Amino acid sequence: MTYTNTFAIDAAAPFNFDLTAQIFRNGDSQIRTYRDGAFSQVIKLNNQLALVKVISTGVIEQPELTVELKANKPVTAEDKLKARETIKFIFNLDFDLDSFYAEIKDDPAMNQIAKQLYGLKNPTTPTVFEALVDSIVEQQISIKVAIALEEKLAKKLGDHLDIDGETYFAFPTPQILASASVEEIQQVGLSRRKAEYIREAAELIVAGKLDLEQLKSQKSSEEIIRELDAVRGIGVWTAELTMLRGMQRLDALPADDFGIRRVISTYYCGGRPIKAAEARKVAEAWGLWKGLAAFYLIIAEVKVVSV
DNA sequence: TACCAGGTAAAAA
DNA sequence: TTTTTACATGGT
Repeated sequence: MTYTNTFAIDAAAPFNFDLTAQIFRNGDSQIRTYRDGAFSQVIKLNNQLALVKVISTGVIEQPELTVELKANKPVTAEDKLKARETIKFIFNLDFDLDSFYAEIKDDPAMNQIAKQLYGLKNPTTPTVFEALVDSIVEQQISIKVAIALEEKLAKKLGDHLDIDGETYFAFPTPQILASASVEEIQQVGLSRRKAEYIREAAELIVAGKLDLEQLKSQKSSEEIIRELDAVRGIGVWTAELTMLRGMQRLDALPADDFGIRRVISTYYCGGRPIKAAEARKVAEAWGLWKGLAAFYLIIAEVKVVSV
């Protein structure tokens, strides 16, 4: 028996759903993907997993999403609320992009890029933990390789939901990864050291020594970086990437990042190699939205936006 | 084939 | 204290 619920969600305008969801277009259909105008992935409700399909039923200046929620057990009112909050978080629906656009209007290059990517929001992982693990996986290796490993990790260790004759996988919880062996985690293709980092972080969370959701909602960006940096396997780069992708801290700029330095240089420094300090200097023009601006540059580079 | 790609901790100097 | 090295995989 499959239980289906459908409901609409409003978003702060402007919001271009299609442009935003496109970064998921090559995603694994059993985990998270955007295909034929529909975003789909399994999310965790209060007491079960559910498959969500999200489509746009609005326009950029008056956005609206329609969500179809499918589960194998009855969906409670609290479940629906949880699904709504999770989807709002994934697409940062409450965030007002105009505050960012106002800040960067005196930066000609960023202003031009923002016009061409008008309505683009920064997708976020459903939990901070997922962003943290992804960021550890992404240390040193290319983003394509990292995504392949992340998908293998979900398929090997994540909980699954069988629905409509298909199997979908959720991202492994801290509980699962803390009780897995280093060897099991390593088997997806990670180095032994990274497998140790991931397992140790999961153990800290299960033991209550590291509370990522509390960091997200209650600490300053500086405090978050300091606390995460103290965990083995997590440096400033990993902390900043986690904040940007899992905590909606749009001020976090992973300036040590090779790709971010490269793309900042492409648009601001003539393409020559630059150091983190120089990247941070350029980013001063972006106020509280340094990380969001870097995200815009990365998407602009992919789409070959010239200024 | 070899080398590179969105780092970090530990060893070596 | 600063510099070098090991780590693992997939794309080119």
